[in-house]
Amino acid sequence: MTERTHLPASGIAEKLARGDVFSEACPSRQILQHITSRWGVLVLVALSGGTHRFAELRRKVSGVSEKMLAQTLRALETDGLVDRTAFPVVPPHVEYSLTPLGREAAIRVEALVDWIEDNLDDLQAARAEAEPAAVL
Amino acid sequence: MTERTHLPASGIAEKLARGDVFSEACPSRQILQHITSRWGVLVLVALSGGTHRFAELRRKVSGVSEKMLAQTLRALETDGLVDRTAFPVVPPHVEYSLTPLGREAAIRVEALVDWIEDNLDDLQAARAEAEPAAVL
DNA sequence: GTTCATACTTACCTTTTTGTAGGTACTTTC
DNA sequence: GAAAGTACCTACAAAAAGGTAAGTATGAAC
Repeated sequence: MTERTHLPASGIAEKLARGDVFSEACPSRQILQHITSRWGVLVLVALSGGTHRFAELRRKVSGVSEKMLAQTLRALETDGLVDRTAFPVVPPHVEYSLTPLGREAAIRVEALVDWIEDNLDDLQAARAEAEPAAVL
Repeated sequence: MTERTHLPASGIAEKLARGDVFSEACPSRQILQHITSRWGVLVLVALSGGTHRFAELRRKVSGVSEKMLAQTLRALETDGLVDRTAFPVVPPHVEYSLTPLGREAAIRVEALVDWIEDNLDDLQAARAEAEPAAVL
């Protein structure tokens, strides 16, 4: 009954510990949610195209508000995926980029996004058909 | 100023149309959100392990309520990613599986999830460090 | 004939997320 | 000296997501 989530028992186990998103209590769930959040995905993809300033990101990720962009960036920074570099000048100049860990994550996220973009037509066609189903 | 989102102009363009998640109006945004939704990710990964019944999914995806599981499955079915097969028996018997399109999507989602699970320790370590940063 | 089981749906309520509008600090431009 | 520009933060309000508990249908088991 006792499910292992991410509780290293001792010694070697600590180094081999692996997350399990199916477990509610596993911290991987939270990281997954940050990465797959509405704006998190788009920010990661945008940053995988290179360093961006705050205002640049806002323009690129159409529809995001300042508040949500700031919040998303902070979450990704806290997870160690995004690097924030502030230059002490006026007006303020801040650059955002991916950390090595962030680049790894972004590769996977981009693969998904690219697939969706490439298969949009199929996806939309499937949606049109899928509606009047239900055998029972 | 006029950004192309997913508005096929004519002829060949229709076949070459490609989504752009950075555009607010592009329908790829919605599909992306279904796939990367809190429970959508987990359902796709679960189903990539094979056909499941409703109750099986509920048990596997710990923490999901009946309502959300049903809602998530319906959204994925509508997008043409999940296939629902209902057998007209009593008590009801319904099987969920991935469509070919769903399998493609699930591969990408799983890649991300696996990466997170594999690198949980690094991610958590990075989080611990990333807090007292800020150069300015 | 009451209970049980499955796969849901629905109503109602709470929590979380997101948006809006305004403010801040400081310097350069007009 | 008023306005503009950057990168935010904060309070408030609205919208969306999520949870809980109950109900539905049907036939088989008791």
